[in-house]
Amino acid sequence: MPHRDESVETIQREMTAFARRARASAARTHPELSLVSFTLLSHLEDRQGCRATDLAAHYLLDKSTVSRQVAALERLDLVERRVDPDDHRVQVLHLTAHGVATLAQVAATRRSAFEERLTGWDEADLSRFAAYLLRYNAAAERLS
Amino acid sequence: MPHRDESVETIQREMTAFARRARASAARTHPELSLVSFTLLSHLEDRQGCRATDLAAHYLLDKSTVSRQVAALERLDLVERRVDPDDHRVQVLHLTAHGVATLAQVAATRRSAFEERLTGWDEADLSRFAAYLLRYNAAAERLS
DNA sequence: AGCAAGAGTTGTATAAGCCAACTATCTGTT
DNA sequence: AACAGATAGTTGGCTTATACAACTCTTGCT
Repeated sequence: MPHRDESVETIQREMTAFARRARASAARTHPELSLVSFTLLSHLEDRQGCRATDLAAHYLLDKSTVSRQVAALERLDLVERRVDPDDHRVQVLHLTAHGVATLAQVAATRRSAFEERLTGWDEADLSRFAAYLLRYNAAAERLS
Repeated sequence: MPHRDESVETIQREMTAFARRARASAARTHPELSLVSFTLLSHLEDRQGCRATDLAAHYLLDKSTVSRQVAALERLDLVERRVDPDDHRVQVLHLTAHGVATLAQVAATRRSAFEERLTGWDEADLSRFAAYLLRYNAAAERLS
């Protein structure tokens, strides 16, 4: 059993390596939808619509970045804006039908890439790995 | 115990969330050394020197990108090049003394951020988590 | 009425990345 | 020995993602 520090070191290195590669491989497998766009669309689906400001806060992005990303997604007919009738400053963002379909398709491809990397893992290991990631990210979110 | 598909789904979602945040938070905590630069320097330390091509392959970067990154790191006196006497096409990259010191300092800050997120984990969980990440990344590398 | 705060957009600058074209070196085949 | 093809790295040109700052419009409070 490795010592605590070694494990922390490995976790740090491997998480970073993963982060480093994720964007590049996402760009390769899905030239039509960057990792950022994908996560924004996922968030919209998850929350059943939200404001640009919420996206910025959740992903630590500047609001101008989100504004431009959303504009691009709207141009691609993946997202639509609905002005909040109670507060005309606010635009609630929703997936379009096309957005839902595209997201589903990209998600499926991504899932199969993950599955490929996880072949040979038994169910117990998968569920423990998933649990560790959840635990880690929950702590990261709490501390950020 | 969750079903296999659920675990894969969770792993995908959580790894992606991590990747999405990593760059932003790295940029905030270490404006002096981007996540990319940091990982390149770490790799050099780890391997005790390597070629630009190896960096490109390992991180799925274009060789031109690595070339410019390395040039920048050299300008900052963090990295030096040594032409391979056996093959004059090759430049073996090494950390300079300043590079070693800078890396150590940034690594310490990063490590403490990771440790903060991993407080309360016992040693067995840490070492299992580390092993899972290694296994996952090895598969990702093999398949890319 | 007036003003501060919030939501979003736009101007500007920078960094990171890719592709393609190039040089220099090496290796294997004839 | 000579040439062809492969490999390492650099450079030019372009695109995209991002941040920061300045702006508009709306809202809510005094």
